[in-house]
Amino acid sequence: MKDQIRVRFAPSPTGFLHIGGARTALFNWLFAKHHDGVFILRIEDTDRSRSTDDYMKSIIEDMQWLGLHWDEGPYRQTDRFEIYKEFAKKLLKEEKAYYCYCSAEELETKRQAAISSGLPVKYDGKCRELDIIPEDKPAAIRFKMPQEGQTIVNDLIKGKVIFDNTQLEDLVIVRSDGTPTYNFVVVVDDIEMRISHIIRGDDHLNNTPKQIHIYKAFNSHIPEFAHLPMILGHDKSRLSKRHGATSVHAYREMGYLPEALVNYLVRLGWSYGDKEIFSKEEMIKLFSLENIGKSAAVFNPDKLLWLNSQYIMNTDSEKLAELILPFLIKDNIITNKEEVNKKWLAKAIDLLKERSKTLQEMANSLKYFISDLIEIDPKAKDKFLTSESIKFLAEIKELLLKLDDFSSKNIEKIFINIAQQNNLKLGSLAQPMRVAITGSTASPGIFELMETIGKEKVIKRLSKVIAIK
RNA sequence: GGUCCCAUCGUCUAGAGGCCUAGGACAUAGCCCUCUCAAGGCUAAGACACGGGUUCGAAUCCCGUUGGGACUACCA
Repeated sequence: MKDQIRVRFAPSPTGFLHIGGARTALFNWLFAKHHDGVFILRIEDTDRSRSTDDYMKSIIEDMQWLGLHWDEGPYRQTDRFEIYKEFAKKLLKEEKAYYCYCSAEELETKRQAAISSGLPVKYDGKCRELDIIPEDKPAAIRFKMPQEGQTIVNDLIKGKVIFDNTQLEDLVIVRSDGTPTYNFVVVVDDIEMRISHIIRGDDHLNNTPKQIHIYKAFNSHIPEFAHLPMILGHDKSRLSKRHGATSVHAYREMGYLPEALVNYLVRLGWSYGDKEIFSKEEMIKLFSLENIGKSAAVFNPDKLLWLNSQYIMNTDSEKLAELILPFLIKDNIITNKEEVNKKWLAKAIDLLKERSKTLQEMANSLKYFISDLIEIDPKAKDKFLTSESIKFLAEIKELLLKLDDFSSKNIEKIFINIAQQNNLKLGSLAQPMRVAITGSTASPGIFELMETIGKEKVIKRLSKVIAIK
């Protein structure tokens, strides 16, 4: 029987869940699901000065929002310091690691000297074979890297990558304050958690040979590696805040659906022929590491926006009605969830979902369905609310008042009749009406819109416009 | 600087030596549909970074150049 697939996503809680991190999480999740494996969430918070509980909570929340549910964890590295201590002790005992008494200043001076003379920047191994141990000096623990030979990484995405061991330096595994460092704890945790495949960003490719030697020092089985290409900003530099919104959280707030974001992310670096839209089930079924490209991808917000509009169009209006509520409340269109009838809201959303690219945009349009405070765009008013058109609006209003069945069909009949009687195009009646009841020149079809907004509100808004003149 | 990775339309990508006159998607432009805005349909424009090999034949294999990126911490 094949060994079970066990993968992990290991974010550090020093910020919101990043787009790049979300994709790494997604690929791990897909790989686990595809192989009936286990997906583990591990919080890498060994940098205590930069990690916060709030960020940890937000990352967990965003993972759940994306639907990337983990089977184990979340583990926190700060809960596991005793384990790391044991592992470090073992290394010390076997002389695979040693105490280093060099001070930060000393190290920094040497580094600067190396840089200015164009030499490779690397720890010189001063404390490796120390005869006299300095007293009362804080000591870090360094790992003894081999200084000859090569280390080969057979990466599942990048292929065979060869590193010269002369490039490797004796890295610090435990700081002088006793806390362990990244390259050490990842390995310990991946050993302890029996991780079979490490799928992570290719910014870690250079760390891999170092980590392989730590595995070897523990005589541990070395997992498979798969290094994902990076996600870049429009200028091809590493995606960061200055490229605009880069956190999952931000997209959530802007009214993106998690399914759309996940779909966008899966196509960044991965593809399946010409297919663009994937349900979660399809992704799981179709996903494989072999179809991941090697080159970095530029993040394209336009395509994400398009996908979001596609997902909005194809989501049930009842479900959208549920999702839109927080936006309506946030924008003071309603004050609580009970204020608006869900059935009616879904009907309004039926008209809006083909023309809204985000939930936020939809909420903006919903304003003229719900609120009685219609702000009329001055330009639209000048163009369409002329004394001539208002005369017709008044005429239509009278006919509408007599309508018992305020249906789009009946409303349309009224418009067509008046247009014919006056030899007008439908547009010359529809546009003024649109401006009168929505305040703008763009909206869903006017008849359906009027039906949905309802007789009472329509008459009220019409009267107001007619009264201005 | 050193080490490593990468290179097809503006962007995401298809392409595993002949199916390539290089396909799809987003964005862009035009047309159709139409009460506006969308949606939808049709069409257009748009790429194998460059130079050498290998081969009867190369976007695909090899080498070099150039360009981009990552790492180079007692950050992760």
